[in-house]
Amino acid sequence: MELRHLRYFIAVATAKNFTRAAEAMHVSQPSLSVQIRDLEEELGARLFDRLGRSIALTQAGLVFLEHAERAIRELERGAQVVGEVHGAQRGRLAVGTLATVNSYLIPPVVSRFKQRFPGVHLQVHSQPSMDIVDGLVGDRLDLGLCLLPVSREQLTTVRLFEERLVLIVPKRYPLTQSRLRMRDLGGLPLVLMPTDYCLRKMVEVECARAHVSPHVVLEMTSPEGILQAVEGGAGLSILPELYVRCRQRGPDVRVIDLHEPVPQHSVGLVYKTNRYQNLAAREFGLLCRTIMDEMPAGRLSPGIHPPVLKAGARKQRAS
Amino acid sequence: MELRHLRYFIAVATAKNFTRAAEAMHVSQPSLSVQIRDLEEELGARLFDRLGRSIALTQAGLVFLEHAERAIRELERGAQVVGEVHGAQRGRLAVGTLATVNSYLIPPVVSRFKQRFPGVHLQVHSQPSMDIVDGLVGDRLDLGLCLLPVSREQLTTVRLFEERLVLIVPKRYPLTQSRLRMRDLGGLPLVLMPTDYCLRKMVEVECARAHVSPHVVLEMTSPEGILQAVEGGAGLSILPELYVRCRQRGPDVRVIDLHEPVPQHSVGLVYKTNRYQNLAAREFGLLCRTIMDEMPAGRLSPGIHPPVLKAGARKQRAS
DNA sequence: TGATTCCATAACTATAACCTATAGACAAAA
DNA sequence: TTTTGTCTATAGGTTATAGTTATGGAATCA
Repeated sequence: MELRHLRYFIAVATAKNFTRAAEAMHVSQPSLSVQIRDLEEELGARLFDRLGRSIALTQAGLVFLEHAERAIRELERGAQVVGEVHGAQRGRLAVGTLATVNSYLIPPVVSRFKQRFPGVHLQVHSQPSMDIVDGLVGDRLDLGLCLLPVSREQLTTVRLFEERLVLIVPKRYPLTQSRLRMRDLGGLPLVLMPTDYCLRKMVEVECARAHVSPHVVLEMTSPEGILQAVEGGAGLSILPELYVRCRQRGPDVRVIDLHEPVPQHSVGLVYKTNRYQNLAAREFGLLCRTIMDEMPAGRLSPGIHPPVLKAGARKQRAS
Repeated sequence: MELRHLRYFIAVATAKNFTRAAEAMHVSQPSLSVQIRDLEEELGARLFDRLGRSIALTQAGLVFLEHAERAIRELERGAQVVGEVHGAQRGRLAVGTLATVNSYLIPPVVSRFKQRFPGVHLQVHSQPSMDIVDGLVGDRLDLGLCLLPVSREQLTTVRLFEERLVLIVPKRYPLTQSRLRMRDLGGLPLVLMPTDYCLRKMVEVECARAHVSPHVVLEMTSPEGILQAVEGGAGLSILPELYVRCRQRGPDVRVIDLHEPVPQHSVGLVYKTNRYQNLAAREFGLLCRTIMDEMPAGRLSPGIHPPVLKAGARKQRAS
């Protein structure tokens, strides 16, 4: 049995006439007759009584018609729902982001996204890079926003923009200049994330390059907590400039640019290479770039680079 | 889209592997791959993520799977129900019978039938031949038991047996012999059915052949009423022998055989020529013949003929 | 790195759905 | 009754397509 049989059968049952049903189905009448006969043979029962001029459903035909129509409706509905999921009127999108990125980039992106895809169930998880990568590999996340590079093979990355790091000092800390060379960090009391965090590794790499070793006096996992600790005089810290500057209000701290070299790292979109991204996922990525483009340049220090990538970099075949 | 696509899709979703799904479907792997690709193209969305070694359903695939499985189940159920209707585990069977036939033939037939087809909704209408014929033509009845011949063109008849008529007289009526010649009916006070009834016409034809005219003193439509009227002394009557003899108990009357000639008529099965008879209908007809065969010959007078037809006479093509 | 597993693609084959033409059945009209 | 019109069924040829085998390439595993 094939859907063709059902479609023809329903057409005949509706038209109560083979010839007109054949016209409606855009096939010849003999074609349709044969298909109905085959269906009847497969079911082992006559579906129509062929009276001379008109035809009528048998009891078997009558009950089968109900089921055939339900099956067809079920598939139409299925195709519709697939279209909706693909066109992202529905579905789920789980995104993992770093806490820092989460607080300056994600809010406007989410706002715009929900406007465009109100039916999509969006989940944003703020978590360390490692967990994001694991989440992507384990199919718990559809999309990630991480520090680059990401090591895993199964994942594809798309660089979005550079994140520059700045030094955060308490308001009354005896450091008056507006910029500081990396090598001058030596000996300063720092509040950083634990060593397994990307941001911490990043800082250590930059310090090593400047031939100084960071003097860590406190470790905290959340950038929010670090900021407040700095405000409370626990020490200085190094955080992404965008994160610090884009905060509407917050701890009362001073920002000192770092240079020689300017410590910065790439932030990018990460997703599983072989996994098909539906419209919602692709749009989320695009929105991240768009929002970064629209970030008021005036609020950024001169060293900041605007987003790097312009065009899409989809590896998936267009469907 | 065809059911093939759904079946293959479900197989792949179940096996999570194209190669093994192809084996399960008894087709080559490329065949199956192409069909899945075509389905994906028609739906406009990827259904599977092809990871290196294994595969996984996409969101779209997941939601489509539900609908596809429901559709398939719906059709399996439909085929099953058709089988039941055809095999007559279910369905309706409306039979029209003459009142006389109804009282001696139908009870055992119905009893046997309900045993064999407990799920079939059986309707037995006791009505005059004319109404049975109209009911068959108008599709209100599936099967009829009538006096033959039946004139209508759209109907096919199958003769079942001969019904012999006998004279019924009150116990104390001054007629002592056990048989009476037709020509001796002249002048006897008769209780018969109205002139539009087959049995009445039958009697009149037989009387005319014997060159006597019936002296009708009372007309009643039901054979039951006629018997009681005879018992009450309203007159004599002519009724089918089987009907009179097969009554378990009833009015206290005497039966006198008629001869020269023996008045008898054929009773047969009638159905609409073009209408497909399902198993229940065919079995009902067969049961009528079987029951007649089993009728205790000892209780019948010598003139009675056993059922005429032995083999089935189906005009419909076997399905 | 090589072996293995697995899906996609290409080129060919075979099945079967399709067409046209025509026969046969029935109902209405002549 | 015969004719005509209107149906569905059947026959034979054509074409579309699901099927095949052979092969390539990507990813995993030893």
